[in-house]
Amino acid sequence: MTTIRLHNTKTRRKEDFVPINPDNVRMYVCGPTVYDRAHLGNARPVIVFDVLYRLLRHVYGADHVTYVRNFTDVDDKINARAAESGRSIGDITAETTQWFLDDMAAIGALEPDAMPRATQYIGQMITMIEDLIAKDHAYEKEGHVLFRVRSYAQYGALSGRSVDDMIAGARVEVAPFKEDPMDFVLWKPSSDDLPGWPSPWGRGRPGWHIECSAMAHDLLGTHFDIHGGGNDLMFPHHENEIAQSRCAGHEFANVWMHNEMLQVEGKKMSKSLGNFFTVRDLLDQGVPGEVIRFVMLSTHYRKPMDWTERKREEAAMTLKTWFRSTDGIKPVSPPPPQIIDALSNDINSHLVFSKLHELHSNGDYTALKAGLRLLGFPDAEKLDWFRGDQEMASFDNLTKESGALFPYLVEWQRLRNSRNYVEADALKARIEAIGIKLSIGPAGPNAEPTEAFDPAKLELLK
RNA sequence: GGCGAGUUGGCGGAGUGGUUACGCAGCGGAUUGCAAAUCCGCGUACAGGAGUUCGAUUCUCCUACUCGCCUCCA
Repeated sequence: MTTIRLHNTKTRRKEDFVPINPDNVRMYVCGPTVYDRAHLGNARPVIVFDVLYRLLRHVYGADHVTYVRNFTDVDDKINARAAESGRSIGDITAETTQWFLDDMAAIGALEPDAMPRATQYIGQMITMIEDLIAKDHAYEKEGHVLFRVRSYAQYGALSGRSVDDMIAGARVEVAPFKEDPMDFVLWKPSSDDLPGWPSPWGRGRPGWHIECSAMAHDLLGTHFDIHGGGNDLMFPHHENEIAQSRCAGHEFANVWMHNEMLQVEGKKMSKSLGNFFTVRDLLDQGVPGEVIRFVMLSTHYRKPMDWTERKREEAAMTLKTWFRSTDGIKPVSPPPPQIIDALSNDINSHLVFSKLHELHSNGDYTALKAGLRLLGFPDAEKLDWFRGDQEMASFDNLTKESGALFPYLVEWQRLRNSRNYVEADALKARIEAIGIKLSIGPAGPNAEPTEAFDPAKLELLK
């Protein structure tokens, strides 16, 4: 059996992945807070862990992997959004949850086996908080329940920090009811205008961290294999999850995986910098989901990835080449071993791409197609944008938009046939000026739109 | 200030204690009326300094720079 090697944040090294139970490999990934469209940065962990999910399913069998990704649908950002828009919280979370699923499907992500909503697990959270209080790891103060960080000796081990160091460098305002500045909220009181649930500590709502501990426990048990997310979650979110769960007596996750941040113009995409855009923005601009997926996977997940226009173009070019050569081809099964090996080496997706290039240049298109499938790329036959380009490129099968181009192509062909190359080339230059790439195929002229093509420009040919 | 990650050829980006990554761009060639597409060939890079070693881009230390976390964020 293939040995998968994964970088474990907990040990800071690459380790052989040994599942607790190969018949039920379990993975939990922190999902989005649903209050707005997913920005491009949200897509990175989704794609990275989707590829890992696909690899695990390949190695252990599709029925032997359980992947859980939550939706955080109780959060102060959502409350704020509701207050400013006048819409109900339920409306906002329902809508943005569906947006998220639509957008992630567009970039080729499989849906996890379970997608729990925090609001459906309030009871489990309360039970867990009560247990932590009973075990003296948490305390109630002024309607809040706080986790006592000092009661977990290994607090900070994941992110390589010590409580004392953090207090020394802390820039956080310390709430007066905290025993220790680093203590964090498990439960907080809600005023009447905020969502709240009855609890032993009064009407209130959970803090952010407890939901993942409670849901992972409920759906995956006290001990599971992989916990993933963006590396900005390492501290404090994951650190707090570990503290809570361990103190509740759960073994929790064996392997911790963190993807690096996405950058735009060399800077992290973040709300405070205002340099973020959504997956939907790109899709609406006509960037195919496959291209977004390709760009994401062209950089190893543990390195920062810069989203650039040039990468987008190169990705589209490479994918077109590969789709062209795998169009109508039957893929081999199983996928070629060099692809599995590269992927098994801590999800070295970039190395996979170089192997795919190799398969392509060797003319091994059946293996290339199998590799593309394993990475979660659709078959060329199913891709509308690729099909559209191909059809438009065919002289015999011009689409509505390019129909207006037809007479010019006929004219070009006529000039060429009469060896009137001076005029033929002049016409060609005019056609190419509006973003159409002309070429000659076995059946006659081919016209393929480039990125610069806009149907409105057809007017310019007259 | 505390902690962490990184610095590879024009660009992107893997990897390795000793032999050409790969892709894009570029150059040369085949093919083509010219092109496009396709195919063939060409590039000898690893921030700076010191050390370990027979040998370091790969290990250790130092310096410089970049980025991230410590605050909402994946």
